[in-house]
Amino acid sequence: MRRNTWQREAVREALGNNEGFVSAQMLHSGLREAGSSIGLATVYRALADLGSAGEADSLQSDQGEVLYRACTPGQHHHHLICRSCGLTVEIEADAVEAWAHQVAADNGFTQPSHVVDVFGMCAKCSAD
Amino acid sequence: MRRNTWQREAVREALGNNEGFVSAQMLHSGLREAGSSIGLATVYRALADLGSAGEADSLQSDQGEVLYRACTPGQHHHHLICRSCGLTVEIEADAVEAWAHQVAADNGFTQPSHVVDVFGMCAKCSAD
DNA sequence: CGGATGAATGATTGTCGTTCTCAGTATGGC
DNA sequence: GCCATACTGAGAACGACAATCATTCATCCG
Repeated sequence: MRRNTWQREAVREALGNNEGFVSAQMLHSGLREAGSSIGLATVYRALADLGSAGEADSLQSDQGEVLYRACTPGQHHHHLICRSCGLTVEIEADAVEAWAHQVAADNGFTQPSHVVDVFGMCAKCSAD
Repeated sequence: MRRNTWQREAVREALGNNEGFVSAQMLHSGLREAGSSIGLATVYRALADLGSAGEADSLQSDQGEVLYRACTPGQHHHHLICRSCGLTVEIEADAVEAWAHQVAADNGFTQPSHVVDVFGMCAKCSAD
């Protein structure tokens, strides 16, 4: 039986308030500074749940830590991410989807999935 | 001054003998079982060197560990990877390169880079 | 060749992100 | 309200990787 706890809701809300990808630890310390007594393990659990429920996207940073971001559920999309500030734009890529399927099929691969993310410096960070 | 040691060569060779992506730890235990006395730290250092020299590609597994694979140096390419056995095919994707640059430019992003990898089940593993 | 030099090695320790443990808490059904 | 039990949270454990540092040995140079 799935229960509704204020902790889960707090994580969901904190994630939604964020423009870009954030780490579990950043979310946790943010919530703590806001006066919450939420535990780190709970943040990890909530994020994993949100991820598997399709309510959050995740990716791994260069340093190997997992970053999360709220996303529009049920819709497949990719991301354009600022290396400097983390600003993220959701992008559609039907052409890339088709290409990935084609490449997989051409090489005899089935059940294709793909990882497609574009990194760069956003307009604001480029100006600095 | 860069030195040539048998350890570095052993890592390079072990990497070349492998069809797919392998972790530093897998390489290390494989070399150890083959009778080498190479240290784990040295394997990590050698792999990092090969990576920055463009002689090896790396990617992060779902579990967060970094996997390495020998590649044709100096050529930008992506990978089609079997989720089951790790078999890897290098793929070219000029169209995707162009698309990534276009998407970045459309959103005001500069210095674009991208992560594009396709996962699936290879023909052999699909048959099992 | 042979000694000097300092880059490379490797056993160990440290770091850091994440997961696990387990006793205590509090949610939802009754 | 009461109970079963899913959830929580502090801390320990874990795993991948980086750093440390005494030792080793490639390379240089006479």
